[in-house]
Amino acid sequence: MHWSDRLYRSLIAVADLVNRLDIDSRLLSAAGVKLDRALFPLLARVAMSPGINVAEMSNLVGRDHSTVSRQVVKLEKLGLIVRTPDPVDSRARRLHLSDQGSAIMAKVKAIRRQWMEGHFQDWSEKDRDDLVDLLQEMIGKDWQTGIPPART
Amino acid sequence: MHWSDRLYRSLIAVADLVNRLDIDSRLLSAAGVKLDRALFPLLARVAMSPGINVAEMSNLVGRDHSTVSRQVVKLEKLGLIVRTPDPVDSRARRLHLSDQGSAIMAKVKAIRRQWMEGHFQDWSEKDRDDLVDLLQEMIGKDWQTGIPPART
DNA sequence: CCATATATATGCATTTTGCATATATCACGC
DNA sequence: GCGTGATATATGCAAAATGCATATATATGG
Repeated sequence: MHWSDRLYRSLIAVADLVNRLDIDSRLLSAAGVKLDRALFPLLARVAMSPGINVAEMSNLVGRDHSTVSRQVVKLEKLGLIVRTPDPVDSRARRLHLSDQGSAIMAKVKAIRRQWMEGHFQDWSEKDRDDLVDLLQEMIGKDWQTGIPPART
Repeated sequence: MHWSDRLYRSLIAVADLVNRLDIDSRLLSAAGVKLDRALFPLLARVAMSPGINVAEMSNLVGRDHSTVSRQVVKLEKLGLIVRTPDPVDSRARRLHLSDQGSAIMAKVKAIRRQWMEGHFQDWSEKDRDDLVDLLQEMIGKDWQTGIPPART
């Protein structure tokens, strides 16, 4: 099999894994989180990219900005994130975790770390670090390049 | 930053990439595909795992089996997949690409390969192959193990 | 043969989604 | 400064997707 096909298979498997984890009721309930299934992925991405705005988020997750806008309002009403005016662009609002949101994500993070350590316990440190480095190198690039022009 | 957090960030980025690609209208239209956004991911996974059934697929993608069941019917009505009786379990039906589905996925695959080759053109072959190998090693494992049991 | 589990399908209410549209602000050329 | 088109966000609305409950057929294991 060509390396690109092997890689693609792995990427799909990773995506499915993440999508399952994002909504995994065991993981969420272990962290004491009770959240609509569409909300946790956004919360996790705010945690990962503090200061992100709705437009950037919608590009990131591949959903319409109107969809993201409404979900963000929900997260704010739940008290999990705060929206602060962008200091240099008064159209935009920057998203951050609230204290409550941070507390929740800290719990999730602890569980995730414990679980990852279990998963990689029989890996050599070198292989593990190589994987992390290579993955970071891969996703750091502009994956859009080379795809034919604009959406819709 | 702890390696598990760096890894998690990369996994999220990969998931977002795949989710965007799965619905990327530029990619799909370049392959001459016109498909509801929820259908392509399933079609891609049938292509990846020929003979998979609805139950396995619903576990894989993290959606209810009823949802997957209906989407699979749609794919069949569109002539993109075929459902054949499972020879050893007459409750189940195994999913395969139809000729038309295969033709579409072949186009998508060609575009994807070209695009991946562009993305990795300045990588060493060794790094690229290491990444593929390590990723395969990682996703081959049982990622479920270690998550606390359902609490409900 | 019976009880329980599994694979799929469907009715139904709810949630999620995207498009069209609206408003406010920005960026830039003039 | 002013106009023009782009951008960030929000919302009405209809359509699509989703999950749960339930039903049927088959399997599996006493």
